[in-house]
Amino acid sequence: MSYYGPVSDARIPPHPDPRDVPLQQVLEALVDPVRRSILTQLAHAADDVKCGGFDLDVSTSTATHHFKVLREAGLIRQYYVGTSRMNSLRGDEVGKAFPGLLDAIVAAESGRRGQRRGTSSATTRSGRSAKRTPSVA
Amino acid sequence: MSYYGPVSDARIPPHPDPRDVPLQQVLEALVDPVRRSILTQLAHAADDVKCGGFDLDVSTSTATHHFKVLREAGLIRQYYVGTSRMNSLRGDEVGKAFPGLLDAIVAAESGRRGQRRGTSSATTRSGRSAKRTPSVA
DNA sequence: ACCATAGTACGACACTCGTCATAGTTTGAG
DNA sequence: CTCAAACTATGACGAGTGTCGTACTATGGT
Repeated sequence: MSYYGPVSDARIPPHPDPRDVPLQQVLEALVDPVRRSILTQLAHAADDVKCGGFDLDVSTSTATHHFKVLREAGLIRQYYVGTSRMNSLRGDEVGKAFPGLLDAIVAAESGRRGQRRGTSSATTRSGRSAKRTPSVA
Repeated sequence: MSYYGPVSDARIPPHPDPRDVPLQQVLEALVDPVRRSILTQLAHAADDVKCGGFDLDVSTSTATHHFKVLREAGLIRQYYVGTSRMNSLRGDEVGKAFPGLLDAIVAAESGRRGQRRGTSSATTRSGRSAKRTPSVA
């Protein structure tokens, strides 16, 4: 199977096989803009990226939550390097379980050749709850 | 552009061009199991299907809501024939706006070649709110 | 005309989920 | 040993949405 980082780390929760993850769960993971941002950044990165290395507009704890959702959906693999948690896209494995799905998402996210009007990439449509900038405090 | 049914019907709300629909909105439409069921049934049907012709486990009013979401996401086209509202999959147009996306979903929904264990197709994972069988009344 | 058929619209309700703040844990360096 | 860095876990809160029932509208047939 060949792992990347340390073969076994007590801090690392188990990673499911993407083929065992229901489509429903994968789509629920993909529907959040922040999580899709993580995936596309990962897809475009040359190397694996540590949790703190992403450009995300949410707090650290929220980011942790999103990483967990992605990991449990079988979309990313995580392993520790020192105190940093590294993330890698499980592109190949996901591709075998859901052919074309992840590619289509990533391509649509960063490209939109079919698009007509704005290429603004302002994907922040609803996002469930905004709560952005809670009027100071 | 060649329409299918009656060229103009006051009862029919406007259909957006799939290329103008944000990816976010499309994914929000695709994440619901009932809506995906509509799409796959439509993908496998030989002809267009009327709203009442689908096998769905929700009430009529709820189904109406789902059809609306799909239409506004540019995924289906609706037109009246008598009192029946017909539905057709906008496969080609969606394919141009989001290459491979719809195909991947439909394929994963009805097939799962990559799958290992259960082919149970019990896609009903969370579904947001169940409320099924409200303990009588 | 009258009524059945086929859907839509509206309002209410419950439940899920994204968000943050705070506290806790583990590793690595000094 | 102590402290900083990097995350994770928990609890609370608010917003969005899937669900239903009921009321309403519009064809089509008798």
